[in-house]
Amino acid sequence: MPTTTALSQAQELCDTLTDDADELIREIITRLTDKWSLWVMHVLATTDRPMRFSRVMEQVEGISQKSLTKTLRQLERDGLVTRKMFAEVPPRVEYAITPIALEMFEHVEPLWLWVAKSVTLFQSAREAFDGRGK
Amino acid sequence: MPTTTALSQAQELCDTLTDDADELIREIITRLTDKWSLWVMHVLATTDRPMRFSRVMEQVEGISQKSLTKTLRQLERDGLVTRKMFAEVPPRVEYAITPIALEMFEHVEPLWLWVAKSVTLFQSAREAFDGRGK
DNA sequence: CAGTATCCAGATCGATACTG
DNA sequence: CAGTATCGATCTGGATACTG
Repeated sequence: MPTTTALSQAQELCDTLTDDADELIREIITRLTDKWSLWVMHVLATTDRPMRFSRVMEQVEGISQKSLTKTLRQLERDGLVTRKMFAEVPPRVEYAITPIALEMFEHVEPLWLWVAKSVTLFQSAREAFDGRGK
Repeated sequence: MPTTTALSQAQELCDTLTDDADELIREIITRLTDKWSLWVMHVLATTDRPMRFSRVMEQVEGISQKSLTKTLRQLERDGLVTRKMFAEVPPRVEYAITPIALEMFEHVEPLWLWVAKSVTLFQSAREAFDGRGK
């Protein structure tokens, strides 16, 4: 196959990866589409300073405590946010975005922007399909 | 807020979107991370000619008939693959990738490549986290 | 061949209640 | 304040059997 398409690059890199790495890549990419991760990161990124659990919860409208905890743990585990606990009463915990997360954002945005720009195309595709009586 | 970060572009575009469009964008992006969609598209893209249902099923190792049907229907609905039925016995149905899907790939790949290149970073983040006894 | 129909297991996520 | 524990509804996807 000629190496003219964007597919070929991925193809080559893909072959060098272990199964573990492959699964981790999937999980990282999945963070971009599960219900809250991107929103939580966005809040932390735009605020751009450490935020308490309850502040994040206010900004991410509709999230439950349980889901916020889980989301933050996942993001922390993957190095996308940091968690700092203070030995105070009442307890204070601060979350912050990491450089690697910001770098990831730089690569997510072009894709997201393209989809957003192309949204009318997708809308008419759906109308055509649904209109065919499926 | 200054418009110096990549975040600001998305911010502006986001404000112009209807809720419907917003949801559709989410769904399109979600296709990138559900279990089979990207793999199915990849098979159709690299083969680069119409493929029968059973050929796709062979190439996408481990997928069930039900999941393949569902995946193809979703992709068809969003205009990412085409479906052509032939009035023959036994029935023949051919699927093909669309230009818009190929265009989407061009925007997905940079992100995917970045994650793949950064995978060792994510791996050590996890080791550090898991090693802390969480 | 290319599905559809049915059943089922596991994961996700919200609501609620409780705790150091 | 920042969680954990528990329950239940919903969704996803696999296995299997059946059909035009």
